[in-house]
Amino acid sequence: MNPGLDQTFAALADPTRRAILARLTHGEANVTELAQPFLKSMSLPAITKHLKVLERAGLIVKTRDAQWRQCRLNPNALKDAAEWMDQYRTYWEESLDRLDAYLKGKANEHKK
Amino acid sequence: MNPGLDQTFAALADPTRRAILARLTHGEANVTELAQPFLKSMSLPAITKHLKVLERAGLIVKTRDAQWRQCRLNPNALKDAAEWMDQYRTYWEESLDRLDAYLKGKANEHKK
DNA sequence: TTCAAATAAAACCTATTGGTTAATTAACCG
DNA sequence: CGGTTAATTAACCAATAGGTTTTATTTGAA
Repeated sequence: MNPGLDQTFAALADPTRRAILARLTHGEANVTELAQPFLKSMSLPAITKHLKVLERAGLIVKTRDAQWRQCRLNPNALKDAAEWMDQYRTYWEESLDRLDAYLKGKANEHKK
Repeated sequence: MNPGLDQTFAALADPTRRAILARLTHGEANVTELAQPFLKSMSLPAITKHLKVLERAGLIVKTRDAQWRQCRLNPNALKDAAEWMDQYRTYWEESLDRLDAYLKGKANEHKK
């Protein structure tokens, strides 16, 4: 059906990986730079693996620059996931409408 | 940081679970009804497990009705996930702008 | 050409996931 | 009560995920 979404959502389900994505909104970075905030709590190979997950999900792209790999955000996959969720946007908005209506009902009750 | 997102995205990373959510946009359903389209390819307990994942992620709620469990969408979790992704919306829109600019550049080259 | 740095790959371990079948619980109905 | 239906729980299994440490590869620089 939509196999790409499997990998994208799975990649987003990890806080380390979401933090890496957040970091990349501030600009490109290589592996060591990306790893630096996490090295107190995990090893460099762990970060390499996380980056591979993000890459296979299409969330980042890596370009080679001598012995450094520059990583940058690839918004396509995020866009696809967001579009899938947009299917439900009306649903939760309508749900808020119902809450709104409910609260207005309460307010009217109170006036009586 | 935002532990709920872990469970939400993990729950969305499975096509069976996404299909169940899609089904629930058409209205409440009990477990047997939800399971019915999948019973060719997996067992009822498998569906029970998927529903538990969705429930713990806050994506659905189950209410008890005699021996039936009615399930319905709970848009809160989806909303949280969508709001997290909205952080990136400007990023991919700007990326499309860049593509747009690039294509306009190409067009101008062509005119010369 | 040798050294050090950046990164990846390999081998391994444990916990979790997604599935199974079989047994159990809970509720209604004759 | 006894049977049937709805759903969960239990026990199990194979595959994957997320981490480790150790080894290898690639590249720039002395």
